[in-house]
Amino acid sequence: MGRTDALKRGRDKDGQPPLARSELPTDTVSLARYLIGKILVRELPEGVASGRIVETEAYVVGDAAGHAYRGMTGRNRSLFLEPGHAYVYLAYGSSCMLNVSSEMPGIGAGVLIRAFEPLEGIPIMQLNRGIERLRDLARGPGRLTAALRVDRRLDGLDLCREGPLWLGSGDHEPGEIGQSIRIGITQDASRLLRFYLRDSPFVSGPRSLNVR
DNA sequence: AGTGCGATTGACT
DNA sequence: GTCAATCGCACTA
Repeated sequence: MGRTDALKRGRDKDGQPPLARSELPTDTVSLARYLIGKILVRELPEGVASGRIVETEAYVVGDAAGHAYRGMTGRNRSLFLEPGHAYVYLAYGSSCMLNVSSEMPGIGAGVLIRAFEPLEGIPIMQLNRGIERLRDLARGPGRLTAALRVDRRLDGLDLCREGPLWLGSGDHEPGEIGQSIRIGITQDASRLLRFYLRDSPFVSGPRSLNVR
Protein backbone atom coordinates (compact mmCIF):
# COMPACT_ATOMS: atom_id res chain seq x y z
CA MET A 1 0.00 0.00 0.00
CA GLY A 2 1.48 3.36 -1.06
CA ARG A 3 1.84 6.62 0.79
CA THR A 4 -1.00 8.28 -1.10
CA ASP A 5 -3.31 5.40 -0.23
CA ALA A 6 -2.55 5.75 3.48
CA LEU A 7 -3.43 9.44 3.26
CA LYS A 8 -6.82 8.60 1.80
CA ARG A 9 -7.96 6.54 4.77
CA GLY A 10 -10.87 8.05 6.63
CA ARG A 11 -11.84 10.23 3.66
CA ASP A 12 -14.09 9.38 0.75
CA LYS A 13 -13.21 9.93 -2.90
CA ASP A 14 -14.21 13.61 -2.61
CA GLY A 15 -12.06 14.07 0.49
CA GLN A 16 -15.06 14.03 2.80
CA PRO A 17 -15.02 12.49 6.31
CA PRO A 18 -17.69 10.05 7.59
CA LEU A 19 -21.24 11.35 7.93
CA ALA A 20 -21.96 12.87 11.32
CA ARG A 21 -24.53 10.91 13.26
CA SER A 22 -26.41 14.16 13.88
CA GLU A 23 -27.10 14.31 10.12
CA LEU A 24 -28.78 10.90 10.02
CA PRO A 25 -32.58 10.90 10.23
CA THR A 26 -33.63 8.89 13.27
CA ASP A 27 -36.82 7.68 11.64
CA THR A 28 -36.32 4.42 9.72
CA VAL A 29 -38.15 5.33 6.51
CA SER A 30 -36.44 8.72 6.38
CA LEU A 31 -33.08 7.05 6.86
CA ALA A 32 -33.79 4.55 4.07
CA ARG A 33 -34.47 7.45 1.68
CA TYR A 34 -31.57 9.48 3.01
CA LEU A 35 -29.04 6.70 2.41
CA ILE A 36 -29.78 6.62 -1.33
CA GLY A 37 -26.88 8.42 -3.00
CA LYS A 38 -24.61 8.19 0.05
CA ILE A 39 -21.23 6.50 -0.15
CA LEU A 40 -20.32 3.24 1.57
CA VAL A 41 -16.56 2.96 2.14
CA ARG A 42 -14.69 -0.23 2.96
CA GLU A 43 -11.07 -0.04 4.04
CA LEU A 44 -9.15 -3.26 3.42
CA PRO A 45 -5.47 -4.11 3.78
CA GLU A 46 -5.02 -3.99 0.00
CA GLY A 47 -6.85 -0.67 -0.43
CA VAL A 48 -10.15 1.18 -0.34
CA ALA A 49 -13.36 0.00 -2.01
CA SER A 50 -16.47 2.14 -2.17
CA GLY A 51 -19.76 2.66 -3.92
CA ARG A 52 -22.81 4.88 -4.13
CA ILE A 53 -25.86 3.35 -2.46
CA VAL A 54 -28.72 2.97 -4.95
CA GLU A 55 -31.17 0.67 -3.14
CA THR A 56 -32.36 0.26 0.47
CA GLU A 57 -35.19 -1.30 2.45
CA ALA A 58 -36.71 -0.06 5.69
CA TYR A 59 -37.46 -2.53 8.49
CA VAL A 60 -39.56 -0.34 10.74
CA VAL A 61 -40.84 -0.46 14.32
CA GLY A 62 -43.61 -3.04 14.70
CA ASP A 63 -42.73 -4.64 11.37
CA ALA A 64 -43.43 -8.38 11.31
CA ALA A 65 -40.74 -8.77 8.64
CA GLY A 66 -38.10 -7.13 10.84
CA HIS A 67 -35.66 -9.18 12.87
CA ALA A 68 -36.40 -7.11 15.96
CA TYR A 69 -40.14 -7.82 15.82
CA ARG A 70 -40.01 -10.28 18.73
CA GLY A 71 -37.56 -8.29 20.81
CA MET A 72 -33.81 -8.31 21.30
CA THR A 73 -31.86 -11.53 20.78
CA GLY A 74 -28.18 -12.39 20.52
CA ARG A 75 -28.24 -11.92 16.79
CA ASN A 76 -30.20 -8.71 16.41
CA ARG A 77 -28.95 -6.58 19.32
CA SER A 78 -27.16 -4.16 16.96
CA LEU A 79 -30.55 -3.05 15.61
CA PHE A 80 -31.18 -1.52 19.05
CA LEU A 81 -28.08 0.72 18.97
CA GLU A 82 -28.33 4.41 18.16
CA PRO A 83 -28.62 5.31 14.45
CA GLY A 84 -25.65 4.59 12.22
CA HIS A 85 -24.42 1.24 13.55
CA ALA A 86 -23.97 -1.88 11.44
CA TYR A 87 -26.25 -4.89 11.88
CA VAL A 88 -24.75 -7.76 9.89
CA TYR A 89 -26.32 -11.21 9.77
CA LEU A 90 -26.02 -14.36 7.73
CA ALA A 91 -28.97 -15.18 5.50
CA TYR A 92 -29.61 -18.57 3.88
CA GLY A 93 -26.39 -19.93 5.33
CA SER A 94 -24.22 -18.16 2.81
CA SER A 95 -24.97 -14.47 2.26
CA CYS A 96 -24.28 -11.69 4.75
CA MET A 97 -26.72 -8.77 4.90
CA LEU A 98 -25.66 -5.27 5.92
CA ASN A 99 -28.09 -2.98 7.73
CA VAL A 100 -27.79 0.48 9.26
CA SER A 101 -29.50 0.79 12.64
CA SER A 102 -32.17 3.46 13.03
CA GLU A 103 -34.42 4.92 15.75
CA MET A 104 -33.43 5.90 19.29
CA PRO A 105 -31.26 3.54 21.39
CA GLY A 106 -33.36 0.66 22.70
CA ILE A 107 -35.63 0.65 19.64
CA GLY A 108 -34.94 -2.21 17.21
CA ALA A 109 -35.17 -1.07 13.58
CA GLY A 110 -32.88 -0.59 10.62
CA VAL A 111 -32.25 -0.16 6.92
CA LEU A 112 -30.98 -2.95 4.67
CA ILE A 113 -28.40 -1.87 2.09
CA ARG A 114 -29.35 -3.81 -1.04
CA ALA A 115 -27.14 -2.44 -3.82
CA PHE A 116 -24.55 0.13 -4.75
CA GLU A 117 -22.82 1.55 -7.77
CA PRO A 118 -19.10 0.67 -7.61
CA LEU A 119 -16.83 3.72 -7.41
CA GLU A 120 -13.39 3.02 -5.93
CA GLY A 121 -11.43 -0.22 -5.64
CA ILE A 122 -13.23 -1.95 -8.47
CA PRO A 123 -10.41 -4.50 -9.01
CA ILE A 124 -10.59 -5.38 -5.30
CA MET A 125 -14.33 -5.99 -5.55
CA GLN A 126 -13.95 -7.98 -8.77
CA LEU A 127 -11.47 -10.24 -6.98
CA ASN A 128 -13.75 -10.62 -3.95
CA ARG A 129 -16.69 -11.52 -6.18
CA GLY A 130 -14.83 -13.61 -8.72
CA ILE A 131 -16.53 -11.76 -11.56
CA GLU A 132 -15.69 -8.83 -13.82
CA ARG A 133 -18.99 -7.25 -14.81
CA LEU A 134 -19.46 -3.90 -13.08
CA ARG A 135 -23.23 -4.10 -13.03
CA ASP A 136 -23.23 -7.39 -11.10
CA LEU A 137 -20.58 -6.52 -8.51
CA ALA A 138 -22.95 -5.27 -5.82
CA ARG A 139 -26.44 -5.71 -7.29
CA GLY A 140 -28.11 -7.50 -4.37
CA PRO A 141 -27.45 -7.41 -0.60
CA GLY A 142 -25.35 -10.59 -0.48
CA ARG A 143 -23.31 -9.60 -3.51
CA LEU A 144 -22.61 -6.18 -2.00
CA THR A 145 -21.25 -7.65 1.23
CA ALA A 146 -19.24 -10.22 -0.73
CA ALA A 147 -17.70 -7.46 -2.86
CA LEU A 148 -16.69 -5.57 0.29
CA ARG A 149 -15.83 -8.64 2.39
CA VAL A 150 -18.32 -7.61 5.06
CA ASP A 151 -19.31 -10.34 7.51
CA ARG A 152 -20.57 -10.86 11.08
CA ARG A 153 -17.24 -9.64 12.45
CA LEU A 154 -18.30 -6.09 11.53
CA ASP A 155 -21.63 -6.43 13.35
CA GLY A 156 -22.15 -3.56 15.80
CA LEU A 157 -19.57 -1.30 14.12
CA ASP A 158 -20.18 2.47 14.22
CA LEU A 159 -20.54 3.55 10.58
CA CYS A 160 -20.23 7.23 11.50
CA ARG A 161 -16.55 6.92 12.40
CA GLU A 162 -13.54 6.29 10.27
CA GLY A 163 -12.60 2.63 10.38
CA PRO A 164 -12.99 -0.58 8.37
CA LEU A 165 -16.47 0.39 7.11
CA TRP A 166 -18.22 3.75 7.15
CA LEU A 167 -20.74 6.02 5.46
CA GLY A 168 -19.66 9.04 3.37
CA SER A 169 -21.65 11.99 2.15
CA GLY A 170 -21.86 11.41 -1.61
CA ASP A 171 -24.34 13.20 -3.84
CA HIS A 172 -26.45 16.06 -2.60
CA GLU A 173 -29.08 15.37 -5.29
CA PRO A 174 -28.84 11.66 -6.12
CA GLY A 175 -31.75 11.59 -8.60
CA GLU A 176 -35.35 10.46 -8.62
CA ILE A 177 -36.14 7.88 -5.93
CA GLY A 178 -38.64 5.10 -6.65
CA GLN A 179 -40.54 3.07 -4.07
CA SER A 180 -41.82 -0.50 -4.09
CA ILE A 181 -42.63 -3.51 -1.94
CA ARG A 182 -39.67 -5.26 -0.34
CA ILE A 183 -37.95 -8.24 -1.89
CA GLY A 184 -37.91 -11.78 -0.50
CA ILE A 185 -40.15 -11.39 2.54
CA THR A 186 -43.50 -12.96 3.40
CA GLN A 187 -44.62 -11.00 6.48
CA ASP A 188 -45.90 -7.44 5.97
CA ALA A 189 -45.16 -7.98 2.30
CA SER A 190 -47.34 -5.27 0.80
CA ARG A 191 -45.77 -2.25 2.46
CA LEU A 192 -43.85 0.10 0.16
CA LEU A 193 -40.63 0.16 2.15
CA ARG A 194 -38.06 -0.43 -0.59
CA PHE A 195 -36.34 2.63 -2.08
CA TYR A 196 -34.18 2.78 -5.16
CA LEU A 197 -32.60 5.19 -7.60
CA ARG A 198 -34.96 5.19 -10.58
CA ASP A 199 -32.42 5.49 -13.34
CA SER A 200 -29.64 3.35 -11.93
CA PRO A 201 -28.70 0.10 -13.69
CA PHE A 202 -27.12 -1.05 -10.43
CA VAL A 203 -30.38 -1.76 -8.56
CA SER A 204 -31.54 -5.35 -7.94
CA GLY A 205 -35.02 -6.79 -8.27
CA PRO A 206 -37.28 -7.58 -11.24
CA ARG A 207 -38.03 -4.82 -13.71
CA SER A 208 -41.71 -5.01 -12.74
CA LEU A 209 -40.86 -3.70 -9.26
CA ASN A 210 -38.76 -0.82 -10.49
CA VAL A 211 -41.43 1.33 -12.04
CA ARG A 212 -43.02 3.27 -9.24
C1' DA B 1 -30.83 -31.47 22.00
C1' DG B 2 -33.66 -31.36 17.94
C1' DT B 3 -36.13 -28.85 14.37
C1' DG B 4 -37.49 -25.57 10.81
C1' DC B 5 -36.58 -21.68 8.37
C1' DG B 6 -35.07 -17.78 5.86
C1' DA B 7 -34.36 -9.62 4.31
C1' DT B 8 -30.24 -14.91 -1.39
C1' DT B 9 -27.55 -16.53 -4.88
C1' DG B 10 -25.87 -19.10 -8.82
C1' DA B 11 -26.65 -22.84 -11.74
C1' DC B 12 -29.67 -24.69 -14.83
C1' DT B 13 -34.16 -25.71 -18.28
C1' DG C 1 -38.32 -18.76 -15.97
C1' DT C 2 -37.32 -22.72 -11.84
C1' DC C 3 -34.72 -24.72 -7.95
C1' DA C 4 -31.54 -26.45 -4.47
C1' DA C 5 -27.55 -25.31 -1.46
C1' DT C 6 -26.33 -23.97 3.18
C1' DC C 7 -25.94 -22.95 8.31
C1' DG C 8 -26.68 -19.86 12.23
C1' DC C 9 -30.27 -18.85 14.97
C1' DA C 10 -34.71 -18.79 17.33
C1' DC C 11 -37.96 -21.72 19.14
C1' DT C 12 -39.83 -25.87 21.32
C1' DA C 13 -39.26 -29.63 24.75
